[in-house]
Amino acid sequence: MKIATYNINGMNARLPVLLKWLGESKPDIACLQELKMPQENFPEEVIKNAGYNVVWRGQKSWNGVAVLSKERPITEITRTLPGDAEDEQSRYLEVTIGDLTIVCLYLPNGNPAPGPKFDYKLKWFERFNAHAKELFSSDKPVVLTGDYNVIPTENDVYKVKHVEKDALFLPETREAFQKLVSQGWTDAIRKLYPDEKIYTYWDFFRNAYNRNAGMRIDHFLLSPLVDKKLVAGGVDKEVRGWEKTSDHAPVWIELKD
DNA sequence: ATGCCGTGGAAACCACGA
Repeated sequence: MKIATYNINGMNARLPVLLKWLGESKPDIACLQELKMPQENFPEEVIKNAGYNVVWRGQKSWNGVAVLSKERPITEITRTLPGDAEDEQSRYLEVTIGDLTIVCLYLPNGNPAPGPKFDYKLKWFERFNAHAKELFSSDKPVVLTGDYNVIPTENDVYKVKHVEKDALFLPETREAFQKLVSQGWTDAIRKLYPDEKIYTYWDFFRNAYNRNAGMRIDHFLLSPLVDKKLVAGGVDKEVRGWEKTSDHAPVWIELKD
């Protein structure tokens, strides 16, 4: 079974690229972020005609997450991250597909830091870590995937100097991610490629993609029951080179049945 | 070294992304 995550940066603008990628990569499950679309505008029929069941949580202009599943039905567990009833941003979807729990997340960017946006990021992270701990304790097969907006280590960015003061790399951010992983989750891509420079995002400007000036910020964290089924994974890097593409590339893992 | 580009929404500019 192939599971993918892809920050599409706007459903309206990305629909042709999304459909082309789904047709070529054929993930069984795809988690999308940054729909940037109101709930009612989602192209449900188009996605269904492409062969996918879908659950989504939209929001006007910003954020927005979706889970797509080929054939197997999706059961929605929740569309809000527990811990703050005031938080109205669409950044979280938790579903089950078969016996597998899938969490699709779009963690706040947090820039500029310091400031209220960075505070929101760290608070969101704390809430997420608390909930992830509960999920981990369930001893079920769980996948936490999406755009974490976290550069975990110096090996996950093309040049440390350029992100030293960035909310994606500040010590508080990396510590929060490390705390999360320390609950027992496996960083799937890093496990498969222990030392390689693996990127999932490249800026639109400064010719970043062609210079391979990227960073690894989209992640798969696996509970032990999923980790033991992990057989492959990677980044569909060529998608980042397509016309009218997102600034992220899709990331995927393959689990044995 | 820098939102230099891309997107959406409102309104022909601004917010936001990482």
